[in-house]
Amino acid sequence: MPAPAKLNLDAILDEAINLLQSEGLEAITMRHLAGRLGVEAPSLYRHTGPKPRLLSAMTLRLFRRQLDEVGVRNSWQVWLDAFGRKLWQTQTEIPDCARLVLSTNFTDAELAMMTEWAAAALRNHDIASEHALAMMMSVQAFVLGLGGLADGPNAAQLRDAVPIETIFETTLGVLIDGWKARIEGKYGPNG
Amino acid sequence: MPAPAKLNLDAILDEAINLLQSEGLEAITMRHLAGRLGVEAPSLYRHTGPKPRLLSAMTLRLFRRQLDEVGVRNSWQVWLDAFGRKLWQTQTEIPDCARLVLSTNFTDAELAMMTEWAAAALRNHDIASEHALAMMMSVQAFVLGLGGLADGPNAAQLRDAVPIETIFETTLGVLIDGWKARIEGKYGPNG
DNA sequence: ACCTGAACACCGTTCAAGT
DNA sequence: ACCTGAACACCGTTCAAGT
Repeated sequence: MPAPAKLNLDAILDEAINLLQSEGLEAITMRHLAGRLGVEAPSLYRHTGPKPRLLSAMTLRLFRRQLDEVGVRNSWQVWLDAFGRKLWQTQTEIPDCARLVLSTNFTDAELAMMTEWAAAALRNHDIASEHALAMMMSVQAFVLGLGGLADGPNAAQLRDAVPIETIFETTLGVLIDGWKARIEGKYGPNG
Repeated sequence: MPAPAKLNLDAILDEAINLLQSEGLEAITMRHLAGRLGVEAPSLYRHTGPKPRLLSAMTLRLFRRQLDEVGVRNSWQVWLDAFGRKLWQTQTEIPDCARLVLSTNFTDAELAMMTEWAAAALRNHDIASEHALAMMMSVQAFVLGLGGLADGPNAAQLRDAVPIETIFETTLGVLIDGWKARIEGKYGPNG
């Protein structure tokens, strides 16, 4: 008679993200995570595979959640603004979020999936998908970098020295306006 | 009779940065680094302190080196462009550079030092130091994020899907032009 | 089928002991 | 003063063994 299944991948990922949010990236150990789920560390491997795959699944889930929360918008400018703000909000809520993303090794399938999600999010706007991806990536890179710098133990002192929130607001505007200007020649003033 | 001193902090930092460049962040272990220096791991602690301080010293050294290599320029626009390109170049040369920076816990003194270096680099241009710091930080955040995303095992596939170099070039231009436009009102068309 | 205890090779770090 | 061997508490991971 099989032991009753206590685990499934979804529950593990939920708890892993909870753990990240409450205790940070260093707390994401297989033993610690297993303990939270009332189980021993080796049990996780059947469901998650090795730890790098657990981390990539967490990142993928966070990315999907953020896209869903941004939803549909009236123009790519408005969408991109909302996207940037959502990424920023996530990074203020989840410590070490930037480090998680940057330490993630995606599989080819995961990377293709994320690229497709990104393209789909801007598909119905008056913009070529190559420009859409490039803009998204520049916003994502900026927010990731700024969030990473403003996070962690240095956050308090850094925020004293530099107005992080203002930098975020200004730069997000600069990026959207700048990309608009560079693309406008191709799509006309109504694009 | 004391054992002859084989070690000093400078030599350790040089070797640590070499090791990072050739084998990546995972290879920076106290035992591995010590082995490279012909010594046992515990010997390092006298010189480096705990590992997080070794990492922050490495990051500080890399940042200082980059500022030196950028040097003096004719205007803040030209300086900021060169600064962005230097950060980008460093990240193409040193794997896991973004992860190193984002996993670094600076001491208060280190953070103050970096802030002062940054302010000094743009002090003799026609721009308020608050704007200078904000611009630098937005460029640094963007390049750090993009370099981090384009680095690591996913790099090849991501570069196939997205024109990373073009995104870097375009966004750097967008950032400099955008900050110029936002500041111009205060400094006039010659600033 | 699903979970576990024990083990392996690694970490960072400490410290008494050597010279 | 400077370095080391041994040890400690942790990792990720594997696997035979239990049910």
